Amino acid sequence: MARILLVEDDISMGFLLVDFLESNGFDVKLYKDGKKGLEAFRKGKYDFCILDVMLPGMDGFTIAENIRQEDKKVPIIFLTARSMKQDKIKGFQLGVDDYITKPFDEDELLYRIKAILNRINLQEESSKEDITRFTIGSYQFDAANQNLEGNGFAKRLTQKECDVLKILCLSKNEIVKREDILIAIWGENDYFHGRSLDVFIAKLRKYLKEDESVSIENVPKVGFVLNG
Amino acid sequence: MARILLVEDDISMGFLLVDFLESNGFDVKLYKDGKKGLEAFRKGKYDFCILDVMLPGMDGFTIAENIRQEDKKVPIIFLTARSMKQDKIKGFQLGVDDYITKPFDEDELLYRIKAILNRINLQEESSKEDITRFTIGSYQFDAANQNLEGNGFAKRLTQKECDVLKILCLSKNEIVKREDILIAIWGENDYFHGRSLDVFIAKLRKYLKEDESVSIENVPKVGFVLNG
DNA sequence: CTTCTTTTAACATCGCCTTAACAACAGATA
DNA sequence: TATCTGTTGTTAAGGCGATGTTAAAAGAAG
Repeated sequence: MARILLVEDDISMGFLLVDFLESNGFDVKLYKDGKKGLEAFRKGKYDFCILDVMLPGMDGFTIAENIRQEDKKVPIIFLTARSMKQDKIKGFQLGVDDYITKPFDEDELLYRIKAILNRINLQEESSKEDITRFTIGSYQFDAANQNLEGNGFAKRLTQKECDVLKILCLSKNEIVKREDILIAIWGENDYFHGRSLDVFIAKLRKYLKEDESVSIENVPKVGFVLNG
Repeated sequence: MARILLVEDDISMGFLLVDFLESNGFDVKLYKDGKKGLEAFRKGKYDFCILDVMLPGMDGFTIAENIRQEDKKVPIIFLTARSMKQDKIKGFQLGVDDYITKPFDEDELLYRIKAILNRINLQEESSKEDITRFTIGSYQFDAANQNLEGNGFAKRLTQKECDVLKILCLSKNEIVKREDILIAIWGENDYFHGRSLDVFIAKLRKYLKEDESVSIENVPKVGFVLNG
């Protein structure tokens, strides 16, 4: 679970927050002093920081500044009794992600934390590239460019040809069910789409016939296997 | 620059925001009606959404729900006169990124937008933006000077001709999706902009026909490839 | 106004996908 | 074995949406 660094000098507020966040599945470390908080950040690995602005030792702005110097990404939320505009602007300029004025609603804080963490997770997910290049016997298949090339031979596939071949490639040497292909590409499994699929299989077989070690095998009433 | 979809029925508030955001370098589209706003989102590609909660036609929650169905990532901020806790929680559950109650401070809104965009942009790279000179077969294309020259031949390209050719050059020998070109140049993907693109492709083909090793290949229903 | 660029319109053309038609095949039944 | 039946293999035709192309209208800049 996500580790949160909380720096807050008000003891009752601090424990309240720790309780609340821990009961929501976060792993929270509480520090009451600015310098100690920053020190802890440098030593440990935190996914999230919640900083009070008014602190003994070192104020929230300074902590944020220091944190940003070594970590440009870790989300930071400020807690403040003040709702002064200048304070908020200063915070955002330091790369703070959100700003919450006391007294605040715990649930709202929770949702704001979740909103920011979600954004990070989505970002990481989308940076995973999907596989687009496959080797099929002596062929090279580039799904992104809809391009199939063998020795001397090169063919630009149509979108549907490409879709079908990609699905087969993703489960090479394994059975892919007719139904799964139909649902994935056409969104429905009926007689006519089934016949369309058969037409595309025939086309792909033609393209792939140069290398006789490659074949698209039919498993009657079940589906197809790309062997190679 | 970042494109913002703003849905706000209060006319004066709407224009105020548009003015303010545009003067801060954003490209803002304003819709006063919920349904129209959602429709616009589906057609164009937006980097950011700012939705009023109370709207005629379709309320902000419903818009957000629909937007989240097709785009899990685009940041959404709610504007609301109400500061009801239940409303806020509902919003965050829909995957909203922030929640701002009216009357709000424009600068604070701006910094909140920037905070969220910063988080997204941290991982993005913009290395391709600066390239301006390309070799296309026996042609030389200088995007900065909108100049295309072949043997003996030299042609000053118009802005849009240049934009289209540049995008194709940046992914030479690779498929560039129609949609991507339309979004990059026109900001939205609809029928008429699509036909405009086809017109520009025809023009570019004419300019490039001197070297027959160069071609702009159509990949039906997907996009184009600059071969050379 | 003129001049240049972009969009819209109109019509021609292309080619992908579906559908149809028939052949081949496998499995079931007797 | 032969026959029946449903599935798949294969090719071809046609519809229809997408694209190619040119010209006219609209827009922008001076």
